[in-house]
This record gives sequence, structure tokens and C-alpha cells, in this order.
Amino acid sequence: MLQANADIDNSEALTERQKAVLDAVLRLLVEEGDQLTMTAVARRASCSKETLYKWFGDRDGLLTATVQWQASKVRVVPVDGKGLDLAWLTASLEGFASDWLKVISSDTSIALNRVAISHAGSGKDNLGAVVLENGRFALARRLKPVLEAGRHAGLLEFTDAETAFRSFFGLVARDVQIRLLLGDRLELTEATIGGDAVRATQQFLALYGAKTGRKASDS
Amino acid sequence: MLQANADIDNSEALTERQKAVLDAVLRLLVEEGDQLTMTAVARRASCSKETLYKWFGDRDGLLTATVQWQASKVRVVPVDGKGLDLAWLTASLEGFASDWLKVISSDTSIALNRVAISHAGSGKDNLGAVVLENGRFALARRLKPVLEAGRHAGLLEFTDAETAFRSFFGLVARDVQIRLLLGDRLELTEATIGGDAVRATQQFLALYGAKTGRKASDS
DNA sequence: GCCGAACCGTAACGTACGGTACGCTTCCAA
DNA sequence: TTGGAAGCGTACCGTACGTTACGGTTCGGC
Repeated sequence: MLQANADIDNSEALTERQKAVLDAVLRLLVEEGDQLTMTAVARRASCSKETLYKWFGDRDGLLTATVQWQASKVRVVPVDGKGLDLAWLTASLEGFASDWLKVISSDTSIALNRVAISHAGSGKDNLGAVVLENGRFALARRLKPVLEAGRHAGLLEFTDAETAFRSFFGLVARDVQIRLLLGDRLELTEATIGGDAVRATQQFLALYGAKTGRKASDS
Repeated sequence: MLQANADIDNSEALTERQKAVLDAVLRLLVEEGDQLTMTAVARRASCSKETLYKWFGDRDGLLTATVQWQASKVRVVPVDGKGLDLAWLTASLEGFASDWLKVISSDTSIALNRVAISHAGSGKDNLGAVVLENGRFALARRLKPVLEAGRHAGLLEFTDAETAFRSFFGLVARDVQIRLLLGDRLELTEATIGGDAVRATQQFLALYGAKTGRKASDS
């Protein structure tokens, strides 16, 4: 199982200059993928290679720091447990779906996932674990309380929150991420994402909504 | 959009020796990921590097040939349109789900997708397009006739087969592929796959099944 | 038996790139 | 003013690897 903990929010320890360097790495990663060279980073960030090695150790350290830096930036706001009625639940789910689609279709996410996947192949570091931890697992951690709240309010029915979450995940993401990672041109406009979020949410409610007050189904 | 056509079944043009070489590449790819070297391939396949270059042009050509060779091997049997009742439809969908889960969780698929994704980052070749074409799009081409048949028989209700397919895809795959690609240990046993296939099928039928004769729902 | 094609094994070449060393400038702080 | 830390730019080193070259071997055709 992936190691989750550790290095949660070491973004504190980064100076502004270092953050700027990592942003440069991010931009470079988006532009030309994993074959970015230390020389290119140094040139783009207007710093010396020696500084890069002093700050980040080696190339993998730089990549890891970049992934974590990006992760620390997308730390989203926790959902507010206001109403706890169906409208609130629906809005929350649609919000999660929309946010997630925006994330996985962003250039940055695609680039980062690509490099993490490449590295996962040659098990050198745990870049994949970091990405997973700050992506799919972070989403689950944030969404599950909402699902539990929905169940507690009698709006949802499920026995295992993890299973319910994974169904929601599947209904939202479908084939989007793998297609984008493999280079498929798939323009997700704001409107498309909004529509998909609504559809996914409705489908999820159809599957896991409480039978009272909503046509539901299960097996 | 991805170019689909061309090189459909150039596996004819491969000699047995060449196929053996590509199988060696496949094995090597599974074992040590994308950082396989031409020297390693030559050693493993007991052939000379000169031969590799004569046959496949360069490293990318070798990789492309390998991906296509693997793709030509997994050409599955078309589903037989026998009964056209609910049992047949359910069994077909479960079969598709099970097959797909087996594919995406196989070492070979993971390794191939990883290298294709890496290459998609640095848009050198169209490895990603080849993988997509023989993976997700091939699945859609095989499944859609089943969905259409189900609709024609009054068992399914949907307006767009593509949308219905993507929902099915999402319900089946969920987070499995991205987790595996990112290096998450996720053992999919035969039993797990079978259960997931049944669950995904039931959920799909709940969403897209005709309202008559089955508890259905939609928005 | 002989020739050439195909191919194996290996040595060699060139380059790209990770990592290091060093000189120079800037900028505090004593 | 000066010493030193931090950092920039660049030259340099070592190595890994893609690619090429070449000698030796097998084998089918004459």
C-alpha cells in the first residue's frame, strides 16, 4: 500500500525563490514533458545548476519537490456541511465532479501524471504514490464525509463508502484521464464539464440515492 | 482526432523470428519499464543490434512495432448475437467488463500504457494513438453493437451509444487503471474481477435498462 | 565446394545529460 | 570597508546509450 503520510505540507519550507523555480519546472514539464534537462530548468529559472542540486539534491528530488509543490497549491476548500438536504448534496457532488474534471484535464495535471507514471515504471522513487495521494486519495478523503453525511441524512444508501466513492469516481472520470494521458485531443469546455458533472451526479444518485423520494435501484 | 486506420494488421509482415524479438521486447518492457536499452533487447532476443536497426529502423520503430504486435495478439472474439434477451445482454456486458478488467490489470498492458504515455508527453510518435485505438476505442467498437442490439430489443434505453458506452466504461474501470499505472499495488483476483463485472453490469442496467421489467432510473 | 545474403557478437563512436567545480557578482552584516 | 554567504553562469567530467561498423558464422542456391 502506498505510504501516504510524511511530507504533508513541506511547502512551508520553500522560499519564494524556490517556489518560483518549481513553477518554472512545472511550466517546462507542461511544455516538453519528462525529457526536461537540468540545464533547461536552470536556464528557464535563471538559476545555476549548482543551486538546483544544493536545494533539491538531484533530478528526482527536483521532480518530487515539484509534484508536492503543485499538490500543495490545489489543496481545495473543504465542503461546508450546511443544509444536508438533497439540494445541498446534489450541489456538493456536482461541485466535486466539476472540480475533479477540471483538475484531470488541466495541462499541469496531465504533465505531472505522465512523469509520475513514467517513473512508476522504473520503480526509482515514489512519485506515483505522491500523485495518487494528493489526487485520487485526497478526493476520496474529502468526498467520503459528504457521502456519510448524505447517508446519515437518509439521502443515500450504501454499505461501503469506498465502493460508493469509486462508483462516483468512475461515473465522473470515465475515459477522460486515460485518453488525455495517451495524447487524445479532448477539449473539455466549461460547459462540457458542467454537463458531465450534472450527469454523473444524477447517475450516482440514481444508483445510491435512498429509495424514498427518488427512483433508485441496486442489485 | 487520432488517426485510426493504417497499419491495421501488419502483423502479417512479421517473420517468426521478428515476432520472437518483439515478444522479448514485451517481456523486457514488463520487467524494467521504458528504460530498456537496445543492447538489452539484443541480448535478451539473442540477436544483433544491427539486425534490430535493419528491421525496425530505430528505437521508436521498435517500440511502435512492439505495441502493434501486442495489439494484434489481443484481437478478441466478437460477441455472438444469440438470444437477445436480458440474460444474454447481461452475460455479454459482464463478459466485456471482465475482459477489460483483465486487460488493464495485466502486466503487459500496464507496461505498454506507461511507455505510450511517456511518449505522448514528448510528442515524438503516435504510440499513444495506437494504444488508444487498440484499447479503449476497440472496446467501444465491439461493445456498441451489443448496446444497439439491446436497445433494439427494448432492453436498453439511451439516445447516444457513445455516452452509454462511456458510462459503462467508467463503471467498469473506475480508478483501477490510473492507480495501477501510478504504481499502486492493487491485486485483482479472478474473484474480484468477476464481482466487479457483475456490479458494473447491474449498475449500468440500472441506469440504462428499459423501465419495463426492471427497476430503472434516469434523470 | 563456393558465393553471397542474413545475421550474430562485439567493439567503437558521438552525443546528450546528470552531476561537479570554479570564478564572478551581489548583498548584507559586522 | 570588508568578509563571507548565496547564488549566477559556464566550463568540465564521466557515463550511459543510441547508432554504426566490422569480423566471423550459418545456410541456401549454383
